[in-house]
Amino acid sequence: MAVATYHHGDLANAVVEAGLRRVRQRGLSAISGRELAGSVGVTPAAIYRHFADKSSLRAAISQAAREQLARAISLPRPRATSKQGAAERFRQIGLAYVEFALNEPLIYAAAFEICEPPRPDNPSAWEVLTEALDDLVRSGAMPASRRPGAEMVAWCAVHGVSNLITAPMAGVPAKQRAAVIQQVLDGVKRSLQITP
Amino acid sequence: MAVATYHHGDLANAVVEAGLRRVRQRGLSAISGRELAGSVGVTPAAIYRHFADKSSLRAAISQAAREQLARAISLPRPRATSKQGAAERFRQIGLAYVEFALNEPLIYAAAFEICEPPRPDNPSAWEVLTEALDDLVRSGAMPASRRPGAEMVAWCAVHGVSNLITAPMAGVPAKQRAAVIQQVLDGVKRSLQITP
DNA sequence: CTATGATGTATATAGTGATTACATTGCACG
DNA sequence: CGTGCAATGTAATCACTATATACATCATAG
Repeated sequence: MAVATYHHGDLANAVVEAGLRRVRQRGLSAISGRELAGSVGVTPAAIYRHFADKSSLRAAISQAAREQLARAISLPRPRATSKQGAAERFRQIGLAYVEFALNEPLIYAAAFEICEPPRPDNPSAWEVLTEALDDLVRSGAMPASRRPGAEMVAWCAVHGVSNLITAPMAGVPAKQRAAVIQQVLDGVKRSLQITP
Repeated sequence: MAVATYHHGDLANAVVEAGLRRVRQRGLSAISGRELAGSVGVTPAAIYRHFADKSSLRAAISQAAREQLARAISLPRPRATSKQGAAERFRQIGLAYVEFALNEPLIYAAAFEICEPPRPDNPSAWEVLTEALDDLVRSGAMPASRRPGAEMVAWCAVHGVSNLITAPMAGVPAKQRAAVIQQVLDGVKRSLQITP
């Protein structure tokens, strides 16, 4: 067992990870700096050597949540060249996105909860989607005329269904979820004229 | 000028309205019971005669935000019977939804921010959409085969684009916004096979 | 008119974010 | 090797918040 050292060594990361664990259970808005500090074995004030503000601590946790989401949707890595392969990978990305939202609703919510930082974020999730769409066009599964702005069309549909299914407002019974998801994904396919 | 009365008379509503004004400026997470009480001219503890919890106060404000959204999208009231009329009204509802999110981003966010209440909400916004879709089928602008689940397809797209455009993550330059919105709405039309 | 429940006040407690002054450490540089 | 200095952690403190309890005031039904 390591002896208790005065300096922690990697407080910033440790705090963010502990924060993610907390978010998974209670949500981003329930985070307390003191509690986080305690769970890492450090004094509350120590956090403020690494984060200027509580809001920037929350922003860092939100960023980490976005990275988890990006990792979840980029899991089926191999890029495809065939028509069916490209269409299939595109479908898998969409499904992985929705599944992540369903499995980790609080982390998914935290990823989009921060409205404070001024500079627009450029997450790697976007690149995953861009690659998949490029492959669709390159393999001939989607007409190039539909390519511009296709990221937004796809992301809006997937993000919308994830958000509404996750939110309490939706009121979608669990039994109908799969059908709704399927329908929205089919809508994207039809809208982008993807022919597998 | 009314004399200062010991009893306020309509504290619950007054607090929720003051809360909405605050949300419009700083967001739902920034509301403080004390400040709200002060702005209504009442003692902090008085609020808890009307709301069991702070979270239920927040839930009430979120509910009020949802009602504002529902009112905003149901403004173009006259239901249409002609093909073009039904298609046009459907388009206006979608545009009104996105415009509300753009004009009142913090109120829009507050409407979907509450994940606590267990019972699923059944907002009137859903009924507005249902009516518009029924009119589309009745007037022959949309095949009945596409009707089941059409609310979800439409709402997911519109909600998704609103959410992403409003969020900082999107990084969509203001210049491209209109094009993106148009594209998503066209996608819905194509997906539901609406022929104006 | 009056008693009784609804509503608001006064007061207190525990937990929060944040600041300040000080302690400890490890690392760059002589 | 020191050794001094910046980085990092601690201790103590402040103002503020949510919430609970006990008490004051009112409005109204009987």
